[in-house]
Amino acid sequence: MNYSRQREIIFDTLRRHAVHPTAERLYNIIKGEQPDSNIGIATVYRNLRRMANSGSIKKISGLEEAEHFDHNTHTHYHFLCKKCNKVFDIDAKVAPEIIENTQKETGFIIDSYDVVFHGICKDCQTEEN
Amino acid sequence: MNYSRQREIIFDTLRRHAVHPTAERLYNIIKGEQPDSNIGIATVYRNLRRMANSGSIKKISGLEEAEHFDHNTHTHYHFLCKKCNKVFDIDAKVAPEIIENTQKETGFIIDSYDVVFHGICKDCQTEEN
DNA sequence: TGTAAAAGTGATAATGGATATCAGTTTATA
DNA sequence: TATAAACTGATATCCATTATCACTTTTACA
Repeated sequence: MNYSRQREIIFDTLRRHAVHPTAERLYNIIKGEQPDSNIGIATVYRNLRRMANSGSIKKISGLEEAEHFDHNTHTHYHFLCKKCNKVFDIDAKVAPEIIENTQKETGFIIDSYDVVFHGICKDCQTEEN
Repeated sequence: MNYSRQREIIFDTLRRHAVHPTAERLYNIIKGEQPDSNIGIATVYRNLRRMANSGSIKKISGLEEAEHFDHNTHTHYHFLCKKCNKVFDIDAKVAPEIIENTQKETGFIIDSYDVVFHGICKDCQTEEN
């Protein structure tokens, strides 16, 4: 994979924004932060897909409509608050033996897995409504 | 929710097919099995969405492109084989304390969660290639 | 360095899953 | 059994994502 200025900007912007953005959201962040960089939306999609395939970032499945992306590639889970729609990281230690147990139980080879929780985050519980 | 002949057919067909079909696939199964029922694709989408919302079936997120649906609503996980593309059920006991641990750890209220494993199933491991 | 092949880009058309619309039909109730 | 509410099928539309393609940038190596 050759170097590209655009990919560097995309990766760097994803790293600096912990919001687990979609491709579209990241595109708009970049346009806001660096209007002169002139990166096309297809380039954002293209590079997010490639970085996710190569493992340098992670694609989060199962949230809502669109895919979200995460700079943090170490094993962890996600929580989607149905009130504020924010995505939170959940430590993987909540299910310490899930991989070993599943491989033992099924005999399947597991490359990766996603855990997504849906519910109401702490902040949204304390607000009225 | 009023009774409808179409919803009954959709639910029944989903129950009789353990393949975790997408809306489109289910639509085609129904057309094949009951060509005279004349159910529209929008009706299939509409009723799957509504039954998933009401809890009588489950929507499986995080597989590939399209959403898949499952008649089995008791807690269990899914495994997607990247060779044969089949979806397998995984018993929830592989992560027995995931909900309690996560609520304790975060203080979040968890309504539901999805676990999707990706890898290679047993059959595809034994075949050459 | 100079240059050609390979890789990447931006604009935009195309794709495909899902939803909205709407006139007509079916179901529930009183 | 009449009326409102719910539902349907056909299809237009939406929207996230991918494909296409002419052009630009990067890399390898002479």
